[in-house]
Amino acid sequence: MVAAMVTTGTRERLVTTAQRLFASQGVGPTSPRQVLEASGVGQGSLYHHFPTKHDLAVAAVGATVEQALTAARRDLEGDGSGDPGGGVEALDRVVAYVTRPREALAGCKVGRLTSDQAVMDDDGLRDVVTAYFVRLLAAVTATLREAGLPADAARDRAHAAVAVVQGGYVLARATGDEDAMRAAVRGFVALLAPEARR
Amino acid sequence: MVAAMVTTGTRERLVTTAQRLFASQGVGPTSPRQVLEASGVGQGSLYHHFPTKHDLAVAAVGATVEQALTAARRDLEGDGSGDPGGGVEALDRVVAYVTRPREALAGCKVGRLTSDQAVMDDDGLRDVVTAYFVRLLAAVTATLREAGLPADAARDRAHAAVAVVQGGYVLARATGDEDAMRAAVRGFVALLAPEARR
DNA sequence: GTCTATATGTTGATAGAC
DNA sequence: GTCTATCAACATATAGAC
Repeated sequence: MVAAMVTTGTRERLVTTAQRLFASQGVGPTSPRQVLEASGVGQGSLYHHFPTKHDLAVAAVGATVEQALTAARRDLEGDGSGDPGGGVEALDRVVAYVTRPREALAGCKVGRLTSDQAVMDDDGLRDVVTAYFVRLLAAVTATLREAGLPADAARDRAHAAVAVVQGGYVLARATGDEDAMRAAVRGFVALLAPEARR
Repeated sequence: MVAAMVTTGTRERLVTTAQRLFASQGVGPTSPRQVLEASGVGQGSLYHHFPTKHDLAVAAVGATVEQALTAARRDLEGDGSGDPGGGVEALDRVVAYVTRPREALAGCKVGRLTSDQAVMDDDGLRDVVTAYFVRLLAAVTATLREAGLPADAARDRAHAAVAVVQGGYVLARATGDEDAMRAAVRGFVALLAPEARR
């Protein structure tokens, strides 16, 4: 337990470098060679820590998913006062989630992977992506239930909220205009919470 | 003009085969070799009609975009009666567009290309994708204006509508559940047109 | 744990005969 | 217009010394 954290420097550099390259160009188009060159480690070193590209991808995509989920939960769980109504209203927390500033032109680090054949053809990687969206949808649905919506409506609107964000990324990248995402989110929020206090 | 249509058999087979392969696995991961083998033509034949992969991709993606835009306009332009209010109400045509049955698990043939590095790194291909979404958003915006919305609201809600469809594809692929798209669309339509006649 | 050298397949494209 | 043969570069590793 004590010694377990000592020798992870190279491994962590490989993972964070892979996360960055995967985010900018996808998993399929990123070669192990690119990762090791950008990390400044040798070939044998990469293959020592990650025998296959799959192993490296699971580590990097897993880390990215955890970070994204943590950020979403920060928005959705409010101030953690544990006092119902004491923090930000539930509906406003969903609005906070969908309106959070995003690097729209870069695309969603996780959502983009659903179009990455190297990811979708790999059972282990696809499961990581699936788990992210299942958990994210569950968190948004729970917050909308807290806001007083019945189960079916909460589920459908949670799907719509997450879809607007994902589609906003697509529109921003397609048009080369990061305001396209903001327009999509504005259009949705105007319908979901016309009185949103912001 | 008369002779121009005679010798296009092989070329068209290459284009439709490329469209199919691009739709199922993306442009980047599809090799010219795969296209010619699936088409049943020889190597020299492909490179005679399309000197580079770029040329083939422009032809195939261009054809896919035209087909997708035609389908969207069929939904959005109503019955073509030219009689304002004589056909389907404008708002219901937008509802018809977002609710049209889609192969959610396959992903959007055009939207998926925004995550395809081979497309986004190629100026000519990216322009084709950009033009598709610009024209689609314009068509949805125009229909919402027709429904009586002011310009800003029409623009924002059009972005939201297209984003929900694109995000619906992402959710369906990510979760492996084609009902995820239907849930997103239901959630959006319930807000956009609570009284939607369907 | 890290290094250099090497292996094997695939990619996008070209050459030149028919 | 179509064919077979070939190519240089790159992808994903593997081998084995240090």
